Amino acid sequence: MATFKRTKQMNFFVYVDTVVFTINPDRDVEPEDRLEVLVMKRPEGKAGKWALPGGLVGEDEKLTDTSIRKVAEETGLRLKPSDLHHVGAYGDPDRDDRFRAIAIAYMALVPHPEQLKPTFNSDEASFIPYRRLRDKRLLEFDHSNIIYDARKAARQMLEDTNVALSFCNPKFTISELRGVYEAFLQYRVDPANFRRKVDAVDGLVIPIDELSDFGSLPGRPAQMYKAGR
Amino acid sequence: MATFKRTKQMNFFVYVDTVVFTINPDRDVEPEDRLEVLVMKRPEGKAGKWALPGGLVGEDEKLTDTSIRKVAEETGLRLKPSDLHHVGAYGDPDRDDRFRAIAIAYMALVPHPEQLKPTFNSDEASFIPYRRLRDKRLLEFDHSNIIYDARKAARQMLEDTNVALSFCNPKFTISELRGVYEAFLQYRVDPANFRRKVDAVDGLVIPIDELSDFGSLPGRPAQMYKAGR
DNA sequence: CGGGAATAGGGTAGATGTGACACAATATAA
DNA sequence: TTATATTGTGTCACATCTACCCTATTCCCG
Repeated sequence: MATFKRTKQMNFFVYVDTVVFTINPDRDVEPEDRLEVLVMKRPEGKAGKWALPGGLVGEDEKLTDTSIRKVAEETGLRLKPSDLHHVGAYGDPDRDDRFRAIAIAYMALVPHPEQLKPTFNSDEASFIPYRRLRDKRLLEFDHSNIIYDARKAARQMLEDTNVALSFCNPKFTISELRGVYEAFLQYRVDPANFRRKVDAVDGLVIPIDELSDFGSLPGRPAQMYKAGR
Repeated sequence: MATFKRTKQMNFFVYVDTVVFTINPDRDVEPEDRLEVLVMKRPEGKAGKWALPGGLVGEDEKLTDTSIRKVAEETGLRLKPSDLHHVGAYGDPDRDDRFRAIAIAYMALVPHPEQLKPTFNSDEASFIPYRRLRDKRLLEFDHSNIIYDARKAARQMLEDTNVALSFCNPKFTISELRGVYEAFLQYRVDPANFRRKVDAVDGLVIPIDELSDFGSLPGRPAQMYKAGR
């Protein structure tokens, strides 16, 4: 890459921000509160504000690599390139009052991790229910808009791809998968109809020789599946 | 906006490129060739290559304003902010071998203009059938990928919004609207079923007191409509 | 131990949507 | 006048969706 004379028009900071969604499988949690977003307090952040993991794009670094690197650095979570989906670009001149900042936003959908507990008052990275982040003032810059757009994009992808499976663990039940859809659609889905819909799609899920064991949960044990295709 | 110490990480050129789609209403043109893209020869471009209208983001300029400005400067077409839809961000380190270039891509769907005739050998801006741009080598940089992504995004929007209306003139017939869908879907749609589908959506189109007059076209004159909602 | 509640999984009948096609109305072109 | 092309309505078979129903299996509480 050749060096180049700098002009006024090069005066841009290019960031990548990442919206990591997960579904809390806890059955005590209301379906509307199951959808969670990975947010953190920036080291230099304003007091009491949350921010999406993200940072400046490195020299000779792909945008998706920046996303993976910053999420790992700031939250410990390791994403795969295939987890990332583009959300949008945010470049209004006044979105950051310190300098001109362009943000490229990606999103990722991951299974709910055991170690990263959602605690609203932590000063580390944590998963926070999407509903609690409605208030713009809780988030830095325009991160509230980014999260909103990411949710819209995720809901769209859920409808016409199999990304819902990326929220599930390697082994899962149809009910868990249904929970993913309910968390995003914000309404209950008929279990019987959902089941038929899923196994009408050929090769979407593959039954394995195992039944669910939820410990203290009532009800008939469920057939477990693994992801197909 | 404060001045800021420049670092290596600021060494980015931020471009906005715009994919303007239109549908050629000419009945002699095959439906597969009706979808056209606005491309131009860059003043400094490599010989024989087409490029999307676009350019560097100005200081204190919104990304969408850059899109509107560059399209107007380079092609004479005037877009409205509401015409623009985000497509993606392209920032691989090697996408431009001269320097690090980040491109934000937008798309717009416009009615077919009378003055901008599609001519494949012009050295001015012109609308070229999408099919003829399949060959990557005809386009600069990764503009071929951008156009492909824009088409995918447009097809998606067509399915679940009313953006198809933005391809039509203020007054249009159901057949014209059907032509838009056929151009994008690349297959014929039953006129009767399409009609019913359209006026099943309440308030999508509003009939006006006027009949079509296509001059030399045979067939019963069609009811004309205007866009609703 | 027994009954109620909760969950998994299958069945079904009515509503709704889709696709293919027939047909009448109205224009142009020969 | 006749052939042809296009708009617009009707219809019918078929697939899909949806709201229920049922049974099986488990946990929990008395």
